[in-house]
Amino acid sequence: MSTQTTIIDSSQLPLKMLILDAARKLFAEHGYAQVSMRKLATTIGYSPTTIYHHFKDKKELFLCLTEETYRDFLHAINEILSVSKSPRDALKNILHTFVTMGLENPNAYRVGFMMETDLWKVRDSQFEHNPLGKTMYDRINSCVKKCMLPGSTDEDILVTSNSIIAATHGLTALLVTYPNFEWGPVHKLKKQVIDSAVDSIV
Amino acid sequence: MSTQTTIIDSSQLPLKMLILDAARKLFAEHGYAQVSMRKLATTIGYSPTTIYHHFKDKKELFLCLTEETYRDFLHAINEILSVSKSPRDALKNILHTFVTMGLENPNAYRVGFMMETDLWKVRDSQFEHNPLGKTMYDRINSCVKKCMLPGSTDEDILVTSNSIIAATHGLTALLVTYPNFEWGPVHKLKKQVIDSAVDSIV
DNA sequence: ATCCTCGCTTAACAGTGTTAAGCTGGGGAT
DNA sequence: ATCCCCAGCTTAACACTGTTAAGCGAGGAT
Repeated sequence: MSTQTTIIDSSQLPLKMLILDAARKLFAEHGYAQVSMRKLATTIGYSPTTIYHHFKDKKELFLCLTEETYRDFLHAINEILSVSKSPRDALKNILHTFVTMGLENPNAYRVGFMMETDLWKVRDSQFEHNPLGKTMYDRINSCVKKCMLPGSTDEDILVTSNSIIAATHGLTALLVTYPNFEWGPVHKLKKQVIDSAVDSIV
Repeated sequence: MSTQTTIIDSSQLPLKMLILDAARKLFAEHGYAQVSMRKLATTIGYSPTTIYHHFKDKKELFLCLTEETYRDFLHAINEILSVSKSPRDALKNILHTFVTMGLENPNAYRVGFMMETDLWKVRDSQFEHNPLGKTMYDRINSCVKKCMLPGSTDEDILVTSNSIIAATHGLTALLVTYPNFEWGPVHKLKKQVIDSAVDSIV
C-alpha cells in the first residue's frame, strides 16, 4: 500500500467528471426520466456498469447534479447580497434571479425543486442530503428577517419567508410545467408576484 | 349490426370503471411512476393486455384521472362562487380550497398540476386535452376581473390573475414536494400567501 | 354443426435500473 | 524475465417496465 498522496480529489477524477458532464448535458436536454443509464453509458463510450463504479445508483448521480444546481443558485445569491444596498432590494433581486435561473434551465429546476423523491420525505433529516440547499434557504430567511420589524417572532419570520419563497417558486414551477401557455409577459409576472409578496412584509 | 341503443355510456362500462377505481386508488397511494400496468392488472385480476383494450396507453389512463381531479376542483369552485358575497371573498375562498384539496390528495395534485408531460408542450392546443382545466382557469380569471377596477386592460387582468394563481400553486407545490420540512403552520402560510396576492389587487 | 365475434390471455419485443462474475493489461515483487 | 496481483472495465444476467401481435375459447346466430 503506497502513501496516499492524493492531490486530485475524487470528485475530479477524469471519468467521474466525464460522466457528470455528459449526465448534466443529457439531463438538461431531455429531463431526468428520459435519460437512461445505458444511454448515458453509450454517449461516454463505456459500459453501463462503469457508471455504477462511480455512483451508487441513478439517484446518487442525480443528487450530484442537484448539488451543482444549488451551488449555482447559492453563488448568485451571495453575489447579490454583496452588492445590494438594502435587504429589501437584495431580496427582490434574489427572487428575480431565482425565477430567471429556473427558466434558463428548466430541467435542472425540475430535478432540484420539483421532483418526487423519497429523500425529502425523511422526517429527521430535513437538509441532511442537501446542505447547500439549506444554506440557500437560510440566506433568504435572514434576508427576510432584515426586512421585518425588529420585534417579529421566529414564527412570523418563518411564515413570511416561506410565503415569499412559495410565491416565487410557484411562478417558476408554473412556467416550467406549462411553458407554452399564454401566461403573459414574464417580466411583468415576475414583478407582480415578487412585489406582492415582498411588499406585504410589515 | 344491431341498432345502437346504448344507454350506458362507455365510460361507465363495469370493467373500465373497475380499472379506473383501482388506478385512482393506486395512483393516490403510490404516485404515477410507482404504479405499473402489470401491478394494476393483477390488483383487478386481469391480464395487463386487458387494460389496453380500454385505454390507449398509460398516459391516457392518467389523463382520465387528471380529468377527475379537474372536475373535483371545478365543482368546489362552482360551489364557492354560488354562495359567496363579494368576488374578493369568493377568490380567497377558492384559493384556500385549492391548497386544501391539493394537500388532501398530493399525488393527484402532482399528476394534475406538476407533471412533466409533452401534452402541455404543444403550442396551439393550450387546453385541447384539458377543457375542464380551462373552465377552472376561466372561473378564477373572471373572478379576479371582478375584483379589479373596471378600466383594467386585458393584459393587466391576465397578469394579475396568473400571478395569484402562481403564488397559490407555489405553496401547494412546495408542501407537496417537501411534506416533512418545517414550513410553519399551514393555515398561516395559506393566509399570508393568499392575502398578499389578493390584497395587492388595485 | 358451423361460423363468427367478443373478451380475454399468452408470449413476446424492446427497453429500464442494477449487479454478480469474469476478463485483461500494466506495474510491482521476486 | 517471470510471476502475480489488482484496478478498471465488460459481459451477461435478473427482475422489472410499457406495449402489442397473435391466439384461444365460450356463447350466440345461422
